[in-house]
Amino acid sequence: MERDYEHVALEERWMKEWIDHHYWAAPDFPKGEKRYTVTMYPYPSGDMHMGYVEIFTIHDVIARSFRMQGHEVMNPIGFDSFGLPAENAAIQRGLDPKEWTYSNIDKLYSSAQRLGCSFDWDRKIATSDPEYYKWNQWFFLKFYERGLAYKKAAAANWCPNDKTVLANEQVIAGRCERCGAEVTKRYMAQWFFKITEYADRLLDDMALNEGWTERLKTLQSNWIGRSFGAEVDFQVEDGDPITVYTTRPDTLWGATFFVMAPEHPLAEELVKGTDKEQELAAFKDEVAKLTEIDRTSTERPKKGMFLGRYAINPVNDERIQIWVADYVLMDYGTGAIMAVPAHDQRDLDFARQQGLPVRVVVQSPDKELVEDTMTEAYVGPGSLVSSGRFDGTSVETSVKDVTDWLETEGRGKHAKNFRIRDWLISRQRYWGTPIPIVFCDDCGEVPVPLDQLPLELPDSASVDFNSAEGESPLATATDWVNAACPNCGKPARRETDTMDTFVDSSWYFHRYADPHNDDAPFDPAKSDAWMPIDQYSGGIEHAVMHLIYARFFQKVLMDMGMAKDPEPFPHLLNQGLITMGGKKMSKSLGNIVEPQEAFQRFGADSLRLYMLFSGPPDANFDWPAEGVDAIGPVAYDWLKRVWRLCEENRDLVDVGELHLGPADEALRRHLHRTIKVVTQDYAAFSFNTAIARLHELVNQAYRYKTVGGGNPQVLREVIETLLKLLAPMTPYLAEEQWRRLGHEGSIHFERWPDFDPALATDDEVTMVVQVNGKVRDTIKVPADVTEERMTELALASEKVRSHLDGDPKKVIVKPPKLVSLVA
RNA sequence: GCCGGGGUGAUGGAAUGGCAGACAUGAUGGAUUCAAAAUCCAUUGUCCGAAAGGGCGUGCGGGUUCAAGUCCCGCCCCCGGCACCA
Repeated sequence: MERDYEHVALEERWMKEWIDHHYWAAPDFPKGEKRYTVTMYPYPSGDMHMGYVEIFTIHDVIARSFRMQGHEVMNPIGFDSFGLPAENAAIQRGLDPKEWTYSNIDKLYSSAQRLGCSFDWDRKIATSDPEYYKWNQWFFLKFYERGLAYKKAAAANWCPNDKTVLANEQVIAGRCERCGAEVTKRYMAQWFFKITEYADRLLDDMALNEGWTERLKTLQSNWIGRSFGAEVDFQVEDGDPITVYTTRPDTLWGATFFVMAPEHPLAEELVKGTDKEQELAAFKDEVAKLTEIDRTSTERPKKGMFLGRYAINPVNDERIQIWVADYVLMDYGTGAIMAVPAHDQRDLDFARQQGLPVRVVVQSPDKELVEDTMTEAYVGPGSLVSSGRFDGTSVETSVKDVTDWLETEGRGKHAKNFRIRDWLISRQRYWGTPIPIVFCDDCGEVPVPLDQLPLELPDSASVDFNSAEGESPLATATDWVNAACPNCGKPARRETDTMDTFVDSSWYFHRYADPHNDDAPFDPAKSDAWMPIDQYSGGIEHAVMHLIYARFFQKVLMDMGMAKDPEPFPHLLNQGLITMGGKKMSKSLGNIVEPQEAFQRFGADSLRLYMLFSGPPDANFDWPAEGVDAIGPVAYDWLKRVWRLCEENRDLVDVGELHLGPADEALRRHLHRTIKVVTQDYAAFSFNTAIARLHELVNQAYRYKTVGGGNPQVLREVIETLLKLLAPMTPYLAEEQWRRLGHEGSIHFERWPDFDPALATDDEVTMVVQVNGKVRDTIKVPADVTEERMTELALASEKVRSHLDGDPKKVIVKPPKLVSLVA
């Protein structure tokens, strides 16, 4: 009995079956070969959008194909449910952040289910559950014990719009990563995690991540920003020594002045009691007023002032002026530099502007450098001049040699520096994990004892979300803030800042292995059974934030004996971005394609297939202007064609004896070749070409009858195999047709089809004959043709002969496909 | 400026140094239909040619090779990251 492709009814039916019977539940300890697949858990900002559809679809296809290929798969999902949007909904619309968050979570779970995602619904987590964030607090206390969590008063990035501080990673080109507001600096006491202590390991262990793209490795390397050089001590005339960091110790003899960051505490000390004291104070004010964008702009002319004091260059005892200038940053290196204008563009610009001396100490082999007129600093190779005992040595060797010499003289040492800063985790927000610290007048900073966790958030009704500038809304929950000191019992105050939500996401993939544990964040035995993540997928926007924090956590877990792998996700897939008209889809721009509409009109299978066929998973995709309609001709119409193929041929009766004619042979050969290449395509995540091959298979199956075919056994083999190859991409249609073929079990637990190597190889191939690199003829030859026979056939071709003048000068034969002749 | 990725028909996109444009959409013509939809067939890089056939063609300019979208050198443009990091 033939039936129409009623996509909505059948998809909803199978969705229910899969969920009700826990199809995708993973055991705590895998028996066979495991595959732990994780997609970066989403933030519950509303209902599902196309970005999630793409990420979930690609990820789901991978998980499903692993399952069919005989692996034991754990494919969990959860929510990164703390964060600013929930709190903003509270401020702007008076909603309870908790209610807002959890209603979004419900919507997203049902949309993900509707999309056909094969997540393990029994392992769901939400980071805003006290059962989860309890362990954020536990980790904080463990970090604190290990000296990896500390509080420090420091100039922090302040977003005036979100009214909270930001980690360096959350400042993009001087603007807030979330809202785009210009970031300013604010001097505040904040909690930090000591990620810098792990900087070397974070950089070096990247080599273990064999499944990472160059792009991602570069992004992280840039971020960590390790450089090697030397620390050199300069004596202040009538004062103490100051250390500078330089990557070019070989240019020490060209240091003609000395510069400190305006905020450098020593600057103030050096002018104390002199007539420069006022001037410096004014200068510092001026610099402080600049936003991050202005301060770091290379366009803006540099500003500086001479402090009236001198330093002694340790290599030649020269007396050089000490300046402060805004181009020297307090938080890199030592906050002070030796200025070598001849060989550093910034120093040269400043020297020319202030009329400071320039001295060439590396002479270019190509063009003589002239100190008085040069406008571009020379940073290339060359040999040292005016550098005392090092005159004539090359830059290449002298960086090391000079530093070695400084060390023996006791004036400096080898050193390295990082761009990465410690991770600022304090946020002046309500909807996050409370930091478990109490401040007591007598005992000072006291950690909340482990047995008092979780330290739960107060009810949002007791919080005033319009708290004072720079203060967490939690500070307004008086009953909550006032607590007894865990140490002495006297009245004390709780820390009111909450943690950056990147803390939550730094270890959630361990929790999945043991999501209901009340005694520990997770049982390492369970986590070890699944870790590391075999396939991690998510957006490239997390390249430096989440991915670096989680790697840091992993290393600390390892040091704590809670994890065995140095790297948590050696294989990572970054899906491309979905845009429309070149812009991110957004309601305000009106360039949105609603998944719900696609489910109704074409079905989840069509939507999935459309996304997969649009290009490689890691490529960006600009959705066509026609919106949802685009799915129709490309995906839905073809699925109807598949559906019809199944329906029209299902009831054919098996004629018994297998007798194969040429049409049958041809179709079977095509089928087995398809299995072979599609399997390869799946392994390479090349789903768009896999679909193309399945298009061809379906075309051949339709053509089959018109070329004398019709063997029911062959057709059944083709259809069943087609459904299996399609099952990870369009799980609903595959399941429906599989069952309609009379199978009791689910297609999703079927074994991936094997191909017959004899059938998957062509017995006849097309040989190409080139003359002087141009194709002049194509000839069908047996696959096992000899080189001699190929040459013979090529030279016998009239088309070939007409382009040859006599015998060819040279013959190149690549069996079985190519003969190349040179006339 | 430095680092990474990319530039192929009308469109999305295929091509271990070996027939560029697989597959699909769109378009054009045809079959079917009272008509439409759906379906099926054919054509579809470009130029010359009635055809057979031939020339040109993967951002630009060179090179290596029997053979280059692919490798090398020099550019241009687009996307992403980092950037007064000493």
